[in-house]
Amino acid sequence: MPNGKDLDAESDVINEAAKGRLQTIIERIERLEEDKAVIAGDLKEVYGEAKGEGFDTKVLRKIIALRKQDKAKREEFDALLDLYMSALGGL
Amino acid sequence: MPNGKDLDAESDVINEAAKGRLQTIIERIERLEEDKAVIAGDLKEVYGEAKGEGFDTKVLRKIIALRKQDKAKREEFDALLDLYMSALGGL
Amino acid sequence: MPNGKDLDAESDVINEAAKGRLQTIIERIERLEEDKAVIAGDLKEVYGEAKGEGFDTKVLRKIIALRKQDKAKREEFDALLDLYMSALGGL
Amino acid sequence: MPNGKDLDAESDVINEAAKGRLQTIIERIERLEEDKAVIAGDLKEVYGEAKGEGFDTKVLRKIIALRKQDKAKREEFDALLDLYMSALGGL
DNA sequence: GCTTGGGGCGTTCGAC
DNA sequence: GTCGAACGCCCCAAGC
Repeated sequence: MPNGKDLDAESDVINEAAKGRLQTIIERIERLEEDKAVIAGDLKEVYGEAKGEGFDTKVLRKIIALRKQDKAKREEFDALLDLYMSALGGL
Repeated sequence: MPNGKDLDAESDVINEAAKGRLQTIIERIERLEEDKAVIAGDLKEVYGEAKGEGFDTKVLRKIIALRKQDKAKREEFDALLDLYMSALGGL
Repeated sequence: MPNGKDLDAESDVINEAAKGRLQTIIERIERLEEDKAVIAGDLKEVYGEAKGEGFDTKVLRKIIALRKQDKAKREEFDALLDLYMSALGGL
Repeated sequence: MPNGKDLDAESDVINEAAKGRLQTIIERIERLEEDKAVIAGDLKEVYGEAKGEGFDTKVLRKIIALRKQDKAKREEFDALLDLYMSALGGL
């Protein structure tokens, strides 16, 4: 039983149950990947339209990134507040 | 034109319109990014479950990649087939 | 010539020049890794002292992270300004 | 004690001292982090150069890791040797 | 043992 | 179409 985790105590060949689970997992992943690809396509489209209207995509991406940072920073600040509170004795 | 230099020689209206377009674009992008994040979360979840059942995620990812390649190959072949067909008179 | 980039047109055995270069590269990397380890040790020491004085290291780390974010955000903002400028015609 | 709740029942002086200590600690950490970033940049540079000369960075990293292991093994052996020596009377 | 941060890797996007 | 750089994702290791 040379390689990989042992998914079946009896044999190296994957058992029927594991095979079914594997198929289900693969299908779920591929379905999600498809959805992801659609989103990616939409994004590309939006950026393409924007470019066609004269917007600089690089600037757009920077704005998005900056706004994302703002959001992350606000959330981290809240987390820090919580930390202070707990560090001060759990009150 | 209350303050600052006018960066548009024609009219503030154009700038206003551009501002509105920009807001719309940013919103569309951020909405799509949120959807994308949800999908990413779901994917993470599926891989997590699979791992919990003893599957090797690295292998799973490899399988997905291989199947994706296969699919691309098949589609390429089909496209080539269509091309030949149309070259032969659309039949 | 089964694997890897061809570093020598004549032979699979790495030539003398390449061997020398490799040694130099490895030495430079290992020297830098040593320096890095020293820094890491110093950091550990500082956090240790701080902890000994009653500071919560987790909070400290969070503060450091937040300040780092602030700095990154400021720098990105400046970069965005530059981008706007160049996007507006290179002026 | 101008505004807000007093989080220290003893004295504001302690808070002032702690504030100074905190600043010092933060500064020391940030200074070390900067040094660390410089080293990281240098490492990146070296790997970049190596790549430019046709070396496979992944292989290089593996070599570094292996040599690091070897070094650890040798040191472990030396330590064991010292232990034996001292057990034999310090000679 | 769990969780969080850092490093490495693959992918994607923009430039030429 | 190729190239290099930037981004996000994953894994691992250190801290608690």
